[in-house]
Amino acid sequence: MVHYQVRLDTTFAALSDVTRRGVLEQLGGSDASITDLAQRFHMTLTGMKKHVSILEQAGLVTTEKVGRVRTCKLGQRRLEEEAAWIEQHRQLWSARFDALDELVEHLKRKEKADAQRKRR
Amino acid sequence: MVHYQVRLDTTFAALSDVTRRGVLEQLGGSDASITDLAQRFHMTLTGMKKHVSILEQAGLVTTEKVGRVRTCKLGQRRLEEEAAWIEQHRQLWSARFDALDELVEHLKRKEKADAQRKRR
DNA sequence: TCTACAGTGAACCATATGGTTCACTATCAG
DNA sequence: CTGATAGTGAACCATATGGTTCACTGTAGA
Repeated sequence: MVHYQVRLDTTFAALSDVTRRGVLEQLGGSDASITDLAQRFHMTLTGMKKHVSILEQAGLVTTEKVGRVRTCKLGQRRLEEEAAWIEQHRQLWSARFDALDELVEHLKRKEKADAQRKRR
Repeated sequence: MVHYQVRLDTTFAALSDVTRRGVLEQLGGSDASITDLAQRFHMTLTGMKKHVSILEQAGLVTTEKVGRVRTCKLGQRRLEEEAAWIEQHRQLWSARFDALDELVEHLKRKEKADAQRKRR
């Protein structure tokens, strides 16, 4: 899938900002308005609105405006794809490093054997 | 930790580019030179060098130059922190949505009961 | 030694990002 | 109706990003 890659792009990009990760943590505790978030992160309303839009774009947050206040909550996307990507690569990493470990172990054993052979 | 946040910043930023994720997958298969990678991703040497530097900066890749060729391999960092962050928030997500599910279930039951009461 | 090759660094470019201010709309409370 | 409040959008700004070209260094091979 092509879109899959675009999705990872936008999500990881969304997560690469401290403020936005902070907003997610905040929303994990309770829903909040733009004003709430703007205050908590010492930022203008406009600035926070942008961050929220980016999170919304990435599907990590959903918002609903009732009256004049827009309430933000955690979105439906639960980072499955991202977790999957990272997990997959952690396994790759591990596999490669395990192979390296084995090689090292093998060399150690060989070295030991050689040393013993030499001693005889 | 303050540095912890900076680290997440740089790692997620590193992962937010298709090319760089591609390089990681590539290196998961086998080590490669800058030239190899540049060719595979249709890019100039200079361009690829930049990507590799970013990945190296994030600790996801290590490189060693022997002779005139610089060989790139997967780095020591295995995305533990990032996986942890995501997992933590997936749990948060889940907790909140589970609570929502329960609420919905509760309302459903209540509705059903009300309907029955009315029918009598 | 001569030539080709791998990488590097500086300069440059277009576009994206993270933030602001300012002017505006819409809603709430009295 | 009026004033304060919440959000929005356009314009602007500085800096970062992803890429290029070009000139350069260092190494490998014939």
